[in-house]
Amino acid sequence: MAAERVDGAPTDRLGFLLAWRGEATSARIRGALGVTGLHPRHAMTLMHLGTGPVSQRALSDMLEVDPSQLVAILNELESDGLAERRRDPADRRRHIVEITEAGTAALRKVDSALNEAERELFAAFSERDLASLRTMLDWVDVASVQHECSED
Amino acid sequence: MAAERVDGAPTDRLGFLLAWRGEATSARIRGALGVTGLHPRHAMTLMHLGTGPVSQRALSDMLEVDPSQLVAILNELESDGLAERRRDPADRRRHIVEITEAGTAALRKVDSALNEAERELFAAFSERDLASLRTMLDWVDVASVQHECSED
DNA sequence: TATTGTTATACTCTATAACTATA
DNA sequence: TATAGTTATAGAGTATAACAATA
Repeated sequence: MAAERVDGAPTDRLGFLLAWRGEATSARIRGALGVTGLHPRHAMTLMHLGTGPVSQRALSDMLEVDPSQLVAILNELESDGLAERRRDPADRRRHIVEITEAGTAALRKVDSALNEAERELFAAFSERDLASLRTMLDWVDVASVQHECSED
Repeated sequence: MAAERVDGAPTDRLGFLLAWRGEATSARIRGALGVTGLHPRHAMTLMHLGTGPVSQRALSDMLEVDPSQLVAILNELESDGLAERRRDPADRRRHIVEITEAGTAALRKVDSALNEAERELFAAFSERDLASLRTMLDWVDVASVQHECSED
């Protein structure tokens, strides 16, 4: 009964470091999206719409939000003239969602805000460092994320 | 009026990759903390208490939760016999919070669950890779995180 | 008057189920 | 019957302000 030390504080754990830097990066990105005048979720939606028209179902899969949440997001985008819904003639249950010209203009602002944010976040990195970080992040075994919290 | 491409989808952005891997890592850690039978926030609290007794104010700073939220956390830890509050004789406004023996035993389980989680997350990494990742994560300019979201 | 811990309240997110209209 | 979108409701989480005790 020797080893098996209890760390006590969550210091020096690479997992925590990665989680914290990820959260900080996420906050920086949300900030960049926010200062474009769009709520981050609307900016994210526009980013996906930027690749072309999609059904709400496909869009909710891309955004990883429930279809019922997407309704509100699209209502707001539509009332701001940034996106449009129209029925799919081939299957009248479906809505085809498309970005508008105003939406594309907003998306351009989002895009340059993100470029600026990433320049700041990774200012200390050489091109080679950037590639190296990307590679390593791909190694992290995210597949092992299946557990969820139980109760107290 | 040439360049300035609009990406459209949030692919290929290192910032998003870091944010996503961080969130996945965070979820994996929460899962590991959760399967010990503790809510992640209680486990985190025990980890900080593991370094020694502290006031609630200091503890809420460490955990980055509002003092009013900490009250509930400590009520639950205390009713489970994992931590104890006592008045500070030197300043009777203060509560000194201390981990119990049962709390220390729970903390040991938390600690080994975290070790296991990190082994899985970073299974593909050599010792040198691990050091390299840690170094690079320290380069990320988290200081530039000051912005917050505006409204739609 | 300022600080520590506590209580109460409100607001944002998210998860879920029920409903409609189409297929 | 099953699917796409919508609506309504409830829950968790969080942020805030007011309060009592003490300094």
